[in-house]
Amino acid sequence: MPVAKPESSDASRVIAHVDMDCFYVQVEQRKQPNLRGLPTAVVQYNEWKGGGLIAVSYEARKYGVKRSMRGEEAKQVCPEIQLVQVPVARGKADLNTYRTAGSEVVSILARKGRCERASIDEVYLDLTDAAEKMLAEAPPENLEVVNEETLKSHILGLDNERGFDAKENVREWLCRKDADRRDKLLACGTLIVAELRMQVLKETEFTCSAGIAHNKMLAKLASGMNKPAQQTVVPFSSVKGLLDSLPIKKMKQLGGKLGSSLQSDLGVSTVADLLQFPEEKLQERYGFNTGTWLWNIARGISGEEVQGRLLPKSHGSGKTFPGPKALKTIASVQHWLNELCEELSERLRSDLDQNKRIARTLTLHASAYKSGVTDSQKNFPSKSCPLRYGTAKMQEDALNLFQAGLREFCGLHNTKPHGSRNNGWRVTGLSVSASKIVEKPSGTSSIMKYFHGQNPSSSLSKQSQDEDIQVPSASESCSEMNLSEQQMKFRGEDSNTMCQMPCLDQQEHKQDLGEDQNPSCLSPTQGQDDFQEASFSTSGIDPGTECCSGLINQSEQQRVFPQDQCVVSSLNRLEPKRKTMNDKGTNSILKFFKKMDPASSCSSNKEEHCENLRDVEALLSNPASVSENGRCVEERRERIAWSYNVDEIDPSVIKELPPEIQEEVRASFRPNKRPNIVRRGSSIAQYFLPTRKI
DNA sequence: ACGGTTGGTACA
DNA sequence: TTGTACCAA
Repeated sequence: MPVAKPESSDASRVIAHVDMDCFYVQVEQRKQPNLRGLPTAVVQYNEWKGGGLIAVSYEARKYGVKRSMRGEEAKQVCPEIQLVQVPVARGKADLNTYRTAGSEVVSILARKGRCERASIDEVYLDLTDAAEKMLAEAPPENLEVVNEETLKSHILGLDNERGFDAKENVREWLCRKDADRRDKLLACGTLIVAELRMQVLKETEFTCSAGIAHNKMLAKLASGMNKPAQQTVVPFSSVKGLLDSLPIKKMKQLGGKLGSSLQSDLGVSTVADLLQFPEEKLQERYGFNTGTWLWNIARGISGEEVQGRLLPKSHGSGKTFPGPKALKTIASVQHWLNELCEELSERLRSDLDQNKRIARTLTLHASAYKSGVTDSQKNFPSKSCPLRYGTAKMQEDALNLFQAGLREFCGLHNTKPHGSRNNGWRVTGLSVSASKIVEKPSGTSSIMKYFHGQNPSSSLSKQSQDEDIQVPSASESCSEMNLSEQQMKFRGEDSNTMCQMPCLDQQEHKQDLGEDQNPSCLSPTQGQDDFQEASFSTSGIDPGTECCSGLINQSEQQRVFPQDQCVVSSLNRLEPKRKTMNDKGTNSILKFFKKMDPASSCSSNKEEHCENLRDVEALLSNPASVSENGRCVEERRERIAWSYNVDEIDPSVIKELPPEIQEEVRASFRPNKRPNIVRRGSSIAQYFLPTRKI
């Protein structure tokens, strides 16, 4: 096993997590500035009990309004609440405005270091290099003035009781000459993040909160501690104090079943409780990787890298059909699949145009139940096939995938699917997604064309042909941009040809689609009621505060962190004196915010602001340019800044990078996850167990 | 038979 | 590789 390099330990890194405050609300408030400062919520579809809340402003939260309340409920609790509806397109929630707004933010946050888009409104930043550079060239200790926003930071473990002047304490902490180098690096990170957040505010009008720490887990934890529009720092020496009293369920990835299991099976209710368990025990119970991961996070260790990915890895479009809205006919399913595919296709087209990326797999997920059969809800299998570009093709493929799934589903319940009249199945959810997104190949030639025409797309259509050909040439439509190289190379290549094989038998539906070039033109005879009922049902999304990395991938080899480096040992003298500070009214960011508010009459600023606003809205108002503009910004940033993806980068390219960046690539620091082949309790497992004793 | 939609990851 | 399960918000 590789021995860890000390430099690569967590404590030498500067990681930030940035979290937009009730993002969807902010987006809507920017669009309607009169809503600023008012209790506001974004509601998804409105027909049933006022719709479901997916984002709630902090003003509204004071009244007890919560996400996942219905609109009517919210009105009861807070009669003056302003409810803004999510835009609807094709009978479902359309989140593109939020995606675009998210891209705006990412493009700013990626300026100072490697940036990972963790969700529509959250990013991680690796500011190690920038912090080191600052420390070397312009360390905080030399600063005469520290900007207000930075002084507003919350430093965990900093004793603010003594001196009354919290800001002065922060300033002292930031500028300490005799501070630990790790703290100095964090101090630099604190300055950088404050600056970035102010830039975000200035350029987008959005506030965000941030956490600055030595790894992703701690940064994420910290970013949620002081909201909105504030930032929180976790010095190395405060880690234990932070984690000790922390309920286990607050940890990312432990909010679900694993966390519950820890609680009920091991009696672990706080992170500190987890410390008693030897790694072996945890591995025994939860598997090698998860066990190691748990052991580490209990000690504040998480070697997860910031991924350097500014774009999503998949696109999806889905909708649920709850209760009486459940779909009962193939025709209604087809209708909705057509809608979903249309949206997905549009987004894929944008991704292709703006980012030159191609998705290779189409997956259909459905949920269904069979009337009379309990617990059949979950058994509808998901199906995937090679993704063919072109709306009509995706619609055709999606329907085929659905039919294949339906056959299995019905088989599972001893029924024959048969055509459109169904025997009891009800579809309560549909979603199509596109994954395995790769950059458009640059070196390929047009050999592919050779295979063109082999496509058994007997089921016609001008459309399919158009779309086929469009794939390569569509990139022309990308506005500005300097993509020429790749673009040129790709021209003439037909990415579709690789994906042309029919995924599933289409015997039953060829006909349907044959003359139906209008996707939503469903035979009006059947299923009509279905989508009438359903056509205005809810859908939408969460403003999300974050999401992203999946379970347990963070697992990390303990050897990377020799025990004497573990926070548990270095911090065990520290009292848990975590404090929450809410001087929210005095935030410099909030002040800035206030100035912009049309309600508060600050004219010069206001005008400048409105101008800004108009620009943005001008962009947004042209649907065709919406994503394009947003994405182009992103694209530009992507070239300029730091957004390489370590995993996907060509190894030969790495050598071209500056040494300090190369070091980022440090393959040697990849957490040593091991494939989970070995069964629990296997003696072979013992062989691999770490030698650490507890 | 309402928390929805989107997106991520791990594992068999 | 595909499909399932889980997680976050």
